[in-house]
Amino acid sequence: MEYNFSDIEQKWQKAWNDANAYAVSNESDKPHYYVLDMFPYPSGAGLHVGHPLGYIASDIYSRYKRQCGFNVLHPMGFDAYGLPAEQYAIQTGQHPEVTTNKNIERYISQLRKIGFCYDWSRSVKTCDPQFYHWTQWAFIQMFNHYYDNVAQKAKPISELVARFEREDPTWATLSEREQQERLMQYRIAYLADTKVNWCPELGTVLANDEVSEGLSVRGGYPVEQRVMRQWCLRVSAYAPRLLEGLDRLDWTDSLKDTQRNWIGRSEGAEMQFDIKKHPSGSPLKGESESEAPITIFTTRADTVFGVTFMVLAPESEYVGRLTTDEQRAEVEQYLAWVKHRTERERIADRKVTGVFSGSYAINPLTNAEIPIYISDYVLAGYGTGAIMAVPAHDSRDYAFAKHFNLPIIPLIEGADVSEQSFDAKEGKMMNSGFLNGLDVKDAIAKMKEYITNTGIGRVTVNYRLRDAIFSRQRYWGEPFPIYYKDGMPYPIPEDCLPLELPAVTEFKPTATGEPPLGHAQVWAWDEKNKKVVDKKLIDNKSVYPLELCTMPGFAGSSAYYLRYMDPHNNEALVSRQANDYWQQVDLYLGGSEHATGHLIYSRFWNKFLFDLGLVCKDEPFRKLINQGMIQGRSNFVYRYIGEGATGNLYVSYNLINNPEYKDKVQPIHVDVNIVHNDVLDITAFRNWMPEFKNATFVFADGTSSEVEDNPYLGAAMPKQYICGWAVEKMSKSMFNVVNPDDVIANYGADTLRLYEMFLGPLEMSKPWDTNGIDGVHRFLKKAWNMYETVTDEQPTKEEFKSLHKLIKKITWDIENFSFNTSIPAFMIAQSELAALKCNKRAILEPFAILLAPYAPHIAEEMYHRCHSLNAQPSTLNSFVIDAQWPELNEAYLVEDTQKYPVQFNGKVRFTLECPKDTPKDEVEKLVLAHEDTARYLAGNAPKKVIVVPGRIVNVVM
RNA sequence: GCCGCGAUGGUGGAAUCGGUAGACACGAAGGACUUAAAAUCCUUUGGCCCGAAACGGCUGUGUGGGUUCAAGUCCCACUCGCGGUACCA
Repeated sequence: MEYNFSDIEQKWQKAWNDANAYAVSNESDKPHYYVLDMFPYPSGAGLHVGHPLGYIASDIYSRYKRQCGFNVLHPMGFDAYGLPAEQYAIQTGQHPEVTTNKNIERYISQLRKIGFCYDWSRSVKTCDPQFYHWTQWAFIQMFNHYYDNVAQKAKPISELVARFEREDPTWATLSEREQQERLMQYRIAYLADTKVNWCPELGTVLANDEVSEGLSVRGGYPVEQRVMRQWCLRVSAYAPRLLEGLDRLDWTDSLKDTQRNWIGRSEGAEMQFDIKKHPSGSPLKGESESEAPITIFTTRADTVFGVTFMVLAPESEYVGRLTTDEQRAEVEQYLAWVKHRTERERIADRKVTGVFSGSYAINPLTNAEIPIYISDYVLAGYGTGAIMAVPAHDSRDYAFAKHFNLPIIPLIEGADVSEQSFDAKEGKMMNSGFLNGLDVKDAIAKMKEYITNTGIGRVTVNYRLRDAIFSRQRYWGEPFPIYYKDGMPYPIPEDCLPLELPAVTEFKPTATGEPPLGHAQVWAWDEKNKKVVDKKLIDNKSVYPLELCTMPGFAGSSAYYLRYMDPHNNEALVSRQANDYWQQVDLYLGGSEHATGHLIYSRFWNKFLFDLGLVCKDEPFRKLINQGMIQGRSNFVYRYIGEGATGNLYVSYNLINNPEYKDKVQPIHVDVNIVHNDVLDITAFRNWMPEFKNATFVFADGTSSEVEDNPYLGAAMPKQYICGWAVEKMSKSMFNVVNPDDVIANYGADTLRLYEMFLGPLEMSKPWDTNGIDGVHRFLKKAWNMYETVTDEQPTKEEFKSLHKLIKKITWDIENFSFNTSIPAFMIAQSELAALKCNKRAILEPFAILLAPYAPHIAEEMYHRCHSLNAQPSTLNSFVIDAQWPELNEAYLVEDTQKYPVQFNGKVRFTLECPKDTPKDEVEKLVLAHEDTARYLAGNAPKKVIVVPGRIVNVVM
């Protein structure tokens, strides 16, 4: 009976589809379970074998949970907005919607072939107006709410207005515009002039997590700093809750640590430094203003006695008023220089730069006059944008002090600061007045007490987490549901949503530098008629301009997991009922690259919706697992470049270190798809690219003749060319991309699924190496052969033992996400059962059920064969996915005898077999009486005999 | 620099609670079947040593120490690799 995987897989995929087997209902008596894969971006290249790794794992888990009696929600959709489609549109004029939909089609067809149990009727895509309706809606809610820092939750902006009306007599005197401006400082979605990462090549701003090392993550283009008016989300308000919420999540420690670092809580103190009154009268802007103290933030309050200068960030508002007339020209020159520097230059070039402001501050403890500098090593966005510099105990301050020849006062006993600073928070204080002799930790506490009591400062907490910049000067994203009246933003009414993305013919910025939506003709808001109208009608009386920016990539992916609970709801993002049933994502699988982007934003978004009482859980993802990356495994041919090289001779890998070829060959990437088990397909290679058409080879045997005479056959057999290999990123340019479609065509989806799991632990990254796939495929063939005839005979004890060993192992593995170890367990069970010639339904049916989560197609066919050899799907109305997970009966696993490995001084010498439950001292006697014991004791008396019941014996001499 | 993860045969990996290291698979070598090949099946396969043979000895989980009757597993110090992050005061 041949294992025809292609027929089997097509047959059952159709049957499942026809029967709607994977549709999930929100109404069920069963317990619920929600398994989610991270939203893929449908790239033009389609899926490669790395993508399905996590999907296969989550599919196995989903199927297992369903077989255990859960109602399992397991959806899939697409993060459809994004830069690549738009870049492609700019280059080709092809509308991004067209390419995006094409790519989605391709993804869906590839995913379907792998046999996932997704409920496709719940699929969503972010560029669908029915979907982004709720993205826009959430944005309006954020616009209409502020964060109450006392209550630690979002509240309606109307409550704030009411408070202003009640408590602030000036409120009523403000104009509408002034009132709006004031409210803008509180809204969770707000407009602000912020320093942004501007990417000129992409023509848009980017969030911090979209920039890496001064280059855009997508595309790798340079990024510079620019101040622009942008929509922002007040994520920072949620920093304490985002931090504290991590403690209750079942995520890996490494991921939680990454988020903790990104949120960056630091406890410290704000402290005020008085400004020295300038002797020459009034060189500063205004007498009283110039003398107002400046506030700094420090985590090292203990080091105040060692402050020898202060530094302001170039963007600090203190800069203007502290710059003296004498220094003004120099300061302005420095500020100009800082401003034109790109982020990349800043990272690449860490040399000390800065300028003296001309002013002095007074150290509140020593009363010393200390100069105030301006330097870009101090960041405007963190703390107060001003620092007290303690060169002896901060390496950055140290470098600055050395460069400008400023004094360095050591504060910790025994610290040598002649060559470098001593940054560690340990040791005993000195040169520090009343702190002398204290440990650093105690000194910090004492100093905090002192500054609180004297009123020169206060204890505070700072967070590194910044507000998210939410505007993109791009076309292919969600439009903001916002129009501008007198320069101030107003949301369009909620019942007018979705505000659909208008058609444009040009995807580049306009000639006047407006974002691409500037090209849209029908893009103005008619307030009276509540509709989008032609721009020509803008009169700023009843027709107003609409926002031209669109939302960033993370907008659509921040709440999509809620939408799957209730994907067709036209009244709400998710109904209360649906949300109460599913609650939250129980298991979330995806890559760790989303640690500081998506996983922060969606936690924020979810907490906001929670504050509004719209979702029942304040965290979206209860348990999260990161699957490892699948790296590429590249193959190489070795072009001969030594003497007499024709440029078309290739040396087999096993020969390249021979003297005649060593250092005379050049490795060239070769498409891994024309290499099998590191052996090159010569014909395919010659046809691969024109330059290889006339390739000649030195084969593995060291000769160049292409064939070997075959003594048995008139014909000749081809010889082998061995390729070298290396592990690299999977990418087109390395010719190491493997497409799951090809694997499925050659081996079937079940083999692909099994093999991806077989490669190694889910969380670890590993190269895709097809070399082992034959073994997994052979296992399926052998398993398949067991089902040729199925009988109703009673199984033997041994057969039951094999089965129940397998039940125990597979159940444990799935519960613990150890999918790689299940495959050998199946192989072992198969070979045991085959050796016993087992063809009994009582064994083979549970075997098929156990295999079903891993290899659903073949398992379905096996399951049906157990019922009738010729059963058709129509005659059997149940699928293996609904078959009850087999129950473990430990009784079958109990052995009559116990085997003890017997060690002498920790080395295993022989094995002792004795009846089960032999008492400890009896085992000891048996060991000492054993015929081999005397030999290993070699005349020594045993000092001690350790018997671990059921495990091992160790004789200590 | 800081944080996290990892290192086990020729290769991917297993050893789940400190208890027989190398399961399972690939590859390789040898054999059976075959006119031949493919497919399939069987045997061997960490290294070294002794031997006619053995259920013979030694050694062995990145390096160096330690704890323990017993360490791939726990502790300390280090090396290398991977990922993240970086003037965050």
